[in-house]
Amino acid sequence: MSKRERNAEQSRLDILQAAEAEFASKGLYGARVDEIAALAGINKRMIYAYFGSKEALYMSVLQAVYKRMERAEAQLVADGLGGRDLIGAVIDLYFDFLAGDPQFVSIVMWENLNKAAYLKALPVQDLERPAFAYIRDAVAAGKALGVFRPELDEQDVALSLITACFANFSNCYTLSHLFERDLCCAEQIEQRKIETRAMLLAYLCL
Amino acid sequence: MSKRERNAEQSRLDILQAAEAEFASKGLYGARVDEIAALAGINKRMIYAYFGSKEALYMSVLQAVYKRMERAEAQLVADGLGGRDLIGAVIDLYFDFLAGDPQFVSIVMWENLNKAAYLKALPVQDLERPAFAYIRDAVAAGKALGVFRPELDEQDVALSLITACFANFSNCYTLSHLFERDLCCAEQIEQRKIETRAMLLAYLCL
Amino acid sequence: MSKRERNAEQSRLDILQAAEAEFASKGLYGARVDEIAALAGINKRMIYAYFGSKEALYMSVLQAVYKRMERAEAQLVADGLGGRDLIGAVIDLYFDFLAGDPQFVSIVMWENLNKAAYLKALPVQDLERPAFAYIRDAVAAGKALGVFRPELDEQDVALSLITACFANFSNCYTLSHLFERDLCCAEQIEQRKIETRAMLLAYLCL
Amino acid sequence: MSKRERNAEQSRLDILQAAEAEFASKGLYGARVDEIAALAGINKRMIYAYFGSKEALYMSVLQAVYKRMERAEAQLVADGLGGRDLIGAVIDLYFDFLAGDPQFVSIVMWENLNKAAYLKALPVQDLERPAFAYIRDAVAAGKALGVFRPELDEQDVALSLITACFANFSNCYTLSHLFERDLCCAEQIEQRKIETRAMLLAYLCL
DNA sequence: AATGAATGAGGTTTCATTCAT
DNA sequence: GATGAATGAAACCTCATTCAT
Repeated sequence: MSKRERNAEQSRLDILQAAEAEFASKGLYGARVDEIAALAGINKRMIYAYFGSKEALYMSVLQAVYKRMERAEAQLVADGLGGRDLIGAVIDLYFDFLAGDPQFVSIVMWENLNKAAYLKALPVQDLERPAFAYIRDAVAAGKALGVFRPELDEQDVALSLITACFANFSNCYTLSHLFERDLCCAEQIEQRKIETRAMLLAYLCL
Repeated sequence: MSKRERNAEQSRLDILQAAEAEFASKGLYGARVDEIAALAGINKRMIYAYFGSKEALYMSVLQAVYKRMERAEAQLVADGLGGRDLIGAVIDLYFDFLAGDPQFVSIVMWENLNKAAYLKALPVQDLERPAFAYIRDAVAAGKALGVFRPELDEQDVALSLITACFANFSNCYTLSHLFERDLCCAEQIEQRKIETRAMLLAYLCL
Repeated sequence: MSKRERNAEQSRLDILQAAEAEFASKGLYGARVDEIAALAGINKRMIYAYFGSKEALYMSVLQAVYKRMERAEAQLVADGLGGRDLIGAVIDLYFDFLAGDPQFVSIVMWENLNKAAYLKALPVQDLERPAFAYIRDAVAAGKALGVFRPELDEQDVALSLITACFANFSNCYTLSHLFERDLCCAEQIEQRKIETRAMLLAYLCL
Repeated sequence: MSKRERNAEQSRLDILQAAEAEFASKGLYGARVDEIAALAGINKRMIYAYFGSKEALYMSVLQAVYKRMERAEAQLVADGLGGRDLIGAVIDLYFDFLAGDPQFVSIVMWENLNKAAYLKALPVQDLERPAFAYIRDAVAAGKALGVFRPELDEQDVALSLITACFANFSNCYTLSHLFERDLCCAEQIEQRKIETRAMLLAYLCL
């Protein structure tokens, strides 16, 4: 192969990107270092120079992937919504984010299958999930305003919301087969978003 | 190793059981045939004699795992419930089944990461999911009785129900870390069951 | 599988026949004991009961195969020919035998690739090749009669004769490819027989 | 093992050479990749890096082996002989080549036992056998000059020549045993060469 | 910084052979 | 005599990682 430009930063990014694709589709065990190097168009040796090991590279990918979710959630702040609107916005955000970033979904699943072992090893400040705080605030505000049911627990709501969104993406392949219908396509996802919003609001509101 | 009893049926079952544990925790790629043989207390060669290959063994496990879900769902028939009660019973069933069978959860997740490639290759008659039909009937009956909202689509309801249950188990490790709290323990699961039942019924009922 | 008739002699023969086919097509290393058992329609264990080991079975096959050649050559005695006629008859015999018994050809080739190691280990009385003696006598007689060239050495003639016949069968596959023409078919073999007879007699006769 | 020189070309050649020896003596099935690696003094992994698989390595060996024959035959061109002299030269060439290259003989035999399956898969331009053309020309020229018998078919002659030479080498082990005499030694080969030349010319000439 | 060659441990699979019935 | 289950050694091949340039 012809020589690469000497550009450490670009090389690092190329490796990360290739690794994310490989880890998302095959997991930590199934991913091949050779494949990542080939995908990145880089010499395999560089992966070790930059990241040290396959596991360390996986952790860098994990961090980058959660960072994207964090950045998406950060937009909620800017919008300045509250109550029903914020809840609706969070659902839209999650559906749109997960639909647009299937590698996030895959890697979170791998990580759950690993019992979150690598996530736990990440430095903690790298994992802020601002939406959690916003959801809690929104529920508290909704209850204060008499819009939401007063007996709601904020954390329960956050969990209901996240889980109700996530499984639509994480399980779409097996469910598509069992329902004999493509549940991964854009129209179905849109339909699921509408239903999920209705379900969550029915659950929250008086 | 000491000699094994000569019992083909038992050997087959031992292999299947060991393989399920290994596949559930490490996936198809991560699982090691040597490890499965050791776990089953059997000579590795027998795995090939009985199942042909690691992939074929994985498919047998997949089938056995879904069979358990099928058998669990079959109990709904016996109960003869309808409307709200049936929906509540389905949620209880799913929570209890998933809580009691974490290997089912893991293997379904691996299979989704495989884009259901092996599930699709299974003979179709081996995958009846009777609950789907019961959910549909229950929704139709509830609508006819004026208990459920008339605009509900039966399949949407089934999907909402399944996804709302499943992600509580599939994602409990990463969520536990992010929420800094153990969400996989029995009490939390019980709490999630209650909330999920409330959410679903709020969504379904007039 | 249903139980076999209890018939030791028949079982032995079935095994020998299956083994010969397997060894002829794949050689000692390539042949599989399982395959031989399946071909013979017999339990693998019987091969060990009757023959002791794969190598011993191969030697039994080797012996059986050379026995066929011996029996074919024995017919020359009965015919009572001499001189030119005997030489012609030997060539016909070899061509017809080799054409009709490709497994003999293959096994002799495997054995040469083994540097005749197993042949050497066979008990010597099992390998009479009467034709050699007849060829020698025929050459001596032909010389005495003034039909054959007097300087001929009997053993040279025997070797010329055997080699000139054999390679037409042993090498027909590679030669067919290199000559871009099927040299293994009956017509070609017949043509080679005619040419070989002409060549040998041109060489022998004054 | 001590570290090897970093020299890809040399490593490739070492592997090829070791593989040829191993394949010649044991065939494709009997040859062991570990043995080849040990013989080549190289890490087994490199065999797969350079050749991809045992079968592919065998094909490379096959090609290299036939290349040697091709190069030997190419010398005939340079000599510029014709008629009887060319035929004599071809016989000498074949005897000398086959005597000096027993691995060629073995590998051609293995390949015949494979029914030339791998030879057929080789790219066709890698298998020029110039001697065939020269033999044909020599026969035609000899007939035109009235030295050779006019009814001769060029291809028949080429086949008679090749087969008459080859079997002296391919079958020397079994024949040595049956004739109770070492037919593989240099003197015997020389004697066979003389006889074969005499036989071929007796057959060709008026 | 970047490369291609090289390595050793370990992966799945296959095989001849033996045991228990 | 006949069977099917069981075994351990070894086969081919792959992988993450390191070395020399």
